Amino acid sequence: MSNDKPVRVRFAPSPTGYLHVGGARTALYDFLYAKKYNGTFVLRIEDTDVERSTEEALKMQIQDLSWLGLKWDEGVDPVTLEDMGPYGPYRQSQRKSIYDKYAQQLLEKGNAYYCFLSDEEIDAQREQAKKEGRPPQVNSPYKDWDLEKALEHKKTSEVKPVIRFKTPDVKKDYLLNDLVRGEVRFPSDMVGDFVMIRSNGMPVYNFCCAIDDALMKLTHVFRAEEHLSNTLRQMMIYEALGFDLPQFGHLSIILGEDRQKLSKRHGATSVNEYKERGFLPDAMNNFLALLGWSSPEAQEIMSMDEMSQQFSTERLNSASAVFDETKLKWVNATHLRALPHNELWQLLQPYFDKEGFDLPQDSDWQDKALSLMKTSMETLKDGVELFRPLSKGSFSLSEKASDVLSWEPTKRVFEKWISLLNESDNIDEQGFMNMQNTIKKECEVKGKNLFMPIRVAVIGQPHGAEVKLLVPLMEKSELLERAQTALNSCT
RNA sequence: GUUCCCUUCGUCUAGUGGCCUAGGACAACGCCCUUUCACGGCGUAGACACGGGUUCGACUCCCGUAGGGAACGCCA
Repeated sequence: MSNDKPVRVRFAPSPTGYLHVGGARTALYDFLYAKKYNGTFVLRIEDTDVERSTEEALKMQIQDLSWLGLKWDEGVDPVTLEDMGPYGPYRQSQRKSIYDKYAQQLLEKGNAYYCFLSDEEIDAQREQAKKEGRPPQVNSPYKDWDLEKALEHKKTSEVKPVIRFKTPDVKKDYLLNDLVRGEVRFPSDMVGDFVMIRSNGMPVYNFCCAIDDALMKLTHVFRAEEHLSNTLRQMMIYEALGFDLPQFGHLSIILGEDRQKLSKRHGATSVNEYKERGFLPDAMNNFLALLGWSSPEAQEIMSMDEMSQQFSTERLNSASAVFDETKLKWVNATHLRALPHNELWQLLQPYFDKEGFDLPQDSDWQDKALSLMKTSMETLKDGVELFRPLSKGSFSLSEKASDVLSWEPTKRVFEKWISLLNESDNIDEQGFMNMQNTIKKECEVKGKNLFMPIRVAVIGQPHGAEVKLLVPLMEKSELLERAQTALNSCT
């Protein structure tokens, strides 16, 4: 048990694309756990697949992780991408000499061997095994060759060999004490001799993962459930090398609405997409945390600090969870509305700029406008359509207003509204109410025949925030211009 | 096919043998607030996959069945 050692956890993405929400949740749990126990969170890059790993993807992943606020203490520096910490390098592609050393050791001890099987031979073996109803494992004729003999053969062989790990001959059970699944027992013959080093000299996941986790002194390994069966291979490597096992915690998988593993066809699966759609990092974290973990206080809305304080592996759920975007939206809306208005405005600003909105810069105005609008805002992006009516010169009559424009009293209301506007100076809430009353009396309209037309003359559509609060936020000239446009469109 | 994992309201979950006529949250529905739309408040409906054990007692423990998932790669 490694309970007394200082906690060290890691997130180890392979930079082959955007950061997936599943990965984000794993990283979040790592982060929360490290924070709770004052431990170290390390970011290691698993880029041994040179074909698929790109620098671009690495930067994307780092950006997404940073956006979520999941700061790591050790690993690849988020800005310079240089190594940061005492156990580097932190990119597996740069640790080749380390893996070679251990591979050599295993080769000499007889725990590994050069295998000269060609792809065709391996395929044939698998076919055969399948036909006989056996697990499709390779059985290499080279497993008992002397190292010298293999080395000699290597010089002249046409196939470049891989190095395979030699699984134990005697059948036994490996017992894993998983933090989320409890006791898991693997029969040793569950796996065949697996490749440790590729023919191009690059190590393979199960080999370098085990070595790095041990060398980087990681105490806890949280990762997705799909790695559960890999753990047997890694345990064998730990055993052969005499390393101490860390504590493993295999997290359940996140599913889509159809209960299949979450993938592209379910819509957005990368945190970057959610960022662009106007979700807040803390809301994202909050929602993701709840997908497989629950607060002991049954709290639903939590800050990062609250989550890390309450976090524990005992409350991790072993069943897979469906990613429910509706709930995400609710979590986001709740976080959004709790934000101080100056902060919220800053987050909204880029969206407004992108649309070219002309909105007042004074903070008092912004504060009032936000109080009015944020109750119907679920994402930052919703702010766009909400604030569009408030932007100078962006008035247009919505399709939804056409009904109102055809009502009999509408034209009268518009005309009166315009004349009253002309007579007034700065209109405050009370001022507007007075105007409304005047219209009511003089035009002899009430109910929605009164309110809807005025709203249409102000924002171009019959539904939205309270007009009496909206009007004081707008300039008289703008209001006049709009009312005139509305009047001209009466049918 | 083999091995491993999983199974409580539509969804996320609470539940560690009696507190469970199964609790909460999102969604749905209804009412209230509101001369619109939201927010908010209150309420209604809705689940232990199935079958055997064990036990005085099972959502909870054991065994099967069914369903779902994962792994069996020179991907991670």
